[in-house]
Amino acid sequence: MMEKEGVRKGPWTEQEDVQLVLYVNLFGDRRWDFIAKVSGLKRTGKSCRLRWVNYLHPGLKRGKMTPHEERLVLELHSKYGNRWSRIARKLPGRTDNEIKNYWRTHMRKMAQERKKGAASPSAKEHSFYDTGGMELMAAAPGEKKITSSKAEESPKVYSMEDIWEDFEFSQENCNQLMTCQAVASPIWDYCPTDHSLQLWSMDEEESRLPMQPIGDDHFHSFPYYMTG
DNA sequence: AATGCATGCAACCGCATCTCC
DNA sequence: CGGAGATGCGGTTGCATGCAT
Repeated sequence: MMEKEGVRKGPWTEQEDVQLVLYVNLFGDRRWDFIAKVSGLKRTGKSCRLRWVNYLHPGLKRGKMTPHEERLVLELHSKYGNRWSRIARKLPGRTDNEIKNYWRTHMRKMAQERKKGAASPSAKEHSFYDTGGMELMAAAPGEKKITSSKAEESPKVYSMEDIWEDFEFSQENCNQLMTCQAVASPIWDYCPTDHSLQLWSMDEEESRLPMQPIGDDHFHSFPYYMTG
């Protein structure tokens, strides 16, 4: 394969980022091996892709998950299980990696709190991290990595309709707040190209709602979720 | 102020899936 | 149709930073 000598690993430098962004602008964000080669970066195509998707992509939001996003993640995880990319598609500007990390952290916290308050021995000792998700069994044909085949039983706490309503509500507020631009990283200062959020992929469900770009801080402006 | 521990995040790895010839 | 290479995904690891002692 292309695992050559002198392949760089580890953290990316700003110089590398600039280089990568330039070449992605030039050739698009599909041909990663090609980009890795022609850019002169001593990185694998895989590494380039990952860096782009998780850090350099212009649509990325950065910073803390908002309460709304957190709730959405929880809900979607109960639906999809550990299918992070799928969940990420519902959260514009968030990456599968980010969500995965968030989930782990979240579960760790939960576990700890459970232990603390675990005077109640009835609480079953099973992993939150691998809840499976209600939709693993109901995945559409062609869907990837369907690992479980549990029968359909859905003690659903929260309907997707509710979630979407919430989300739309947020969007409205968001729009009022300003013309939001989700700036990915300072690297974009180097690039005049007009990248925008429509790069974010949508699937059937998403196409139901008029998704707008979401700015970084907008959800923070809605304390309505903090009520808990 | 120094040290150890916890947390968050970026990046790597291996495998699955897709695409092209 | 089958194989090879490319891409995508999920799990895991390692490092940097923050916090507690």
